Amino acid sequence: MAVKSEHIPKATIARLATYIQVLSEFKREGTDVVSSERLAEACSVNSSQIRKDLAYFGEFGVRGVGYYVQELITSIKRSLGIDRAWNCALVGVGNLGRALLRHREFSRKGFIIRGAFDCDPYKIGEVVEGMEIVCSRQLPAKVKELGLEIGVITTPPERAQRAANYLIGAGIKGIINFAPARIAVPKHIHLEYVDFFHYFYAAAFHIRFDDTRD
Amino acid sequence: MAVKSEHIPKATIARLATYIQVLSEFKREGTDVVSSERLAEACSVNSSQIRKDLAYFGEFGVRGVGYYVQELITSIKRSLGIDRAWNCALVGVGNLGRALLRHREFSRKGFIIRGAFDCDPYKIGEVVEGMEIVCSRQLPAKVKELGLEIGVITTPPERAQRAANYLIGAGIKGIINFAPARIAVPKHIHLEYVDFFHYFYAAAFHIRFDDTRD
DNA sequence: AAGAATCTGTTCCAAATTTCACAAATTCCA
DNA sequence: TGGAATTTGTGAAATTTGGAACAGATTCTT
Repeated sequence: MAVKSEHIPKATIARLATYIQVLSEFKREGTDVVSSERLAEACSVNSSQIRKDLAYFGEFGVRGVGYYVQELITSIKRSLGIDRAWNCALVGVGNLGRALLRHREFSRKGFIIRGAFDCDPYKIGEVVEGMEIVCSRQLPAKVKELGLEIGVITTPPERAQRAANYLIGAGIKGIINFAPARIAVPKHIHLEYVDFFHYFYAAAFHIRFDDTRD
Repeated sequence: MAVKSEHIPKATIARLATYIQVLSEFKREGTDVVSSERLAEACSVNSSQIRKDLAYFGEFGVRGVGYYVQELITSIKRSLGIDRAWNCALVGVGNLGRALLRHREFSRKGFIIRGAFDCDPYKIGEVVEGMEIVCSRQLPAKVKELGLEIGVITTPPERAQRAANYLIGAGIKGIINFAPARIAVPKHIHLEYVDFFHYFYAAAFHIRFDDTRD
């Protein structure tokens, strides 16, 4: 599935994820066809926003009818590149790492954590959720052996850069960094920062702002 | 701390959180003063972006000098409203809920989970991380008693709306929804959705995109 | 079968956001 | 002390994003 346009806004990608979520709900409820208007309402966005977001990737609707729910889900998934499984490496098996390893939703959504790595000798060899923790030095071998493409960093902040270096050296294509630290990567590596405190900060700011106003 | 401007972009709030993170790193390294240029580089943004983001809230720098690191951290925290503690209620003590309850970083960052709620009779009374799980029906009483302001939803998706209703009825001011479901709230309630699969989708999309190009 | 009704895809315009560029303020150094 | 070197804060330009409006395609109705 090719994209029609050169650059696609980050915000569009984020919304597509929301559309999938809501469309899946529609599907469960037994709705077969949905208009951009109805989908827009459920997603709290403008309906032309939806049509425009989809237009980046192709024409998925039928004029006068709307979008076939299942078909649209499939199209969006293909557009995002999540119509197949992605093999992931998790580096740093602390509290957060363990929580992610236990989180069943990952494999359900097609992100399969196939390797758990740590450089702590006390952790190496331990089995978490049926997966043996392996020394980070084995990353190059394992990345090749298992076809790992996405690296997930869940180390303490001070070890995030080293984890990234291991992953990059091992030939990973993208990194999702849960550690609260900025890291440097070559520009051909796709990097995403995950920090849910951002959401708490935003909430605090807006609530506080409400208070200030009156 | 009053804001100088009416509306502040969501993206600015997100970046301020990043600035704090990087500034804290500078502080640990012993750097006392930093220029917008240097901070910008560490955050991978434009330096006037930083100056403009800060200008929404006030004048924190010294011309010809830069910003005093500690002072700027304090100013940003005050601007965001995180210069004080926020009492939180967590609803839904499943895998994710337990992981968050165990996550020490919350109280370190000033978001203190003071109540854990669930409507499963088997869970009620259980103690997690020193906190007793309480029936969701007790939310109104507990919100008043403990001064809870932010609700954190970590239920399965089908119970997210009910959790939200309980929280809203109990007088909470903001909701952070970790459940993969859209929820409806009155507009005076601030609502944030957290879904880290968004980041995985974005990574998948960009990696796949790279592949497509050559 | 033709006209009304519906709903997408897209163009055009407005609003918001980012970046540039420079005046104003401060420090450094001779 | 005065002029060079910095570096912020900000107005204006450039870019990006979002929304309104409408032509084009499809279905419904009589």
